[in-house]
Amino acid sequence: MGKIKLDDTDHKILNMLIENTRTPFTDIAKKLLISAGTVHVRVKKMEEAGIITGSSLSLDYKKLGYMFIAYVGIYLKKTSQTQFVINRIGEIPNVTVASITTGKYNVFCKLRAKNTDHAKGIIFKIDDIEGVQRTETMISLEESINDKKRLMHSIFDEM
Amino acid sequence: MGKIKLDDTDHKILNMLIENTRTPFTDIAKKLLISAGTVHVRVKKMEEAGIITGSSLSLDYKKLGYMFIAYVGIYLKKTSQTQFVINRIGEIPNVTVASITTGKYNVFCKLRAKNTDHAKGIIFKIDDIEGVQRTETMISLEESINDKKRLMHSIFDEM
DNA sequence: GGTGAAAGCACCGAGTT
DNA sequence: AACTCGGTGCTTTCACC
Repeated sequence: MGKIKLDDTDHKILNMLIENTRTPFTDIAKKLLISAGTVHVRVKKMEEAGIITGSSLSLDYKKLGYMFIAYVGIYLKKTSQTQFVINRIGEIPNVTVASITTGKYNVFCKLRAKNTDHAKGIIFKIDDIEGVQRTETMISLEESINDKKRLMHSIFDEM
Repeated sequence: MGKIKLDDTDHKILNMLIENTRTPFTDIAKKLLISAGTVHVRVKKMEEAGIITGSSLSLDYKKLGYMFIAYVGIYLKKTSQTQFVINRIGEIPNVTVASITTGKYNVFCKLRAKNTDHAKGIIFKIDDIEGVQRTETMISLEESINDKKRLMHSIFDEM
């Protein structure tokens, strides 16, 4: 987990792997005019440095019957209960992200559900957590995801 | 892109691939007591059915110098401008997700930035989009991500 | 830090049950 | 549908630059 300085070749490797984790190292090597062994060594280094933390599948949740996305803003009774509430929320598998925030809400989270009824049940679970004063739900009608690739390009441009 | 009915074996394959996209099919085959060829055929079917849409790297953005996460709630002047605003937001690479929502805000998005100054610039860009009336920013002090695996388990349990 | 070759595996399609 | 098997190609290591 030591420090590491990424160069342009590393950026290019990351950009290719972000688009498709299973891109063969031989393909990357050909494109970057280096050997497959070098690609392998560089990827391994980035894994060891903790920059690459893993890889995961992109799934179509709608096809799995999960049509519903909602954001829930949470007001707490006391901010000292934040960690407790975050832990309880973490136990609900349908909550995909939870953040401690400053601003309007104390805690903010996102959930996935099959339908409105299912979502209602999950939101009620959040409401029932000790320390939660009130929640505000925003239903996502449509989500557009700005792909990782563009973010990465901008990160590397600014480095 | 035809219909497909996933069975328990498919769920187990997905659960293993979600943890690590590069898990060799031979390993999956051993664990599930089926042949590697079968794993291959099933994964291919799920790809063709559009359930698996791709794969991507998990990165430590903090190590890349992006320490800052914020959520921005947007009020529009008229909802008829929603798509226009979503498109403009999509052009900002630092915005990682944007949603059209019902509830408190018309549009809701999440952004990644290097620091507060950098974030300020991005938020000002959003404020400047034609049709945006006002924004409310929530700074994420700490983000806990409920891993995909747990969500998937719950999806499969409920099927 | 990079290379290139070689050994070890994985992938994937064809043919079979 | 799932299996086996073989050709092809990918990964990974290592001696050398």
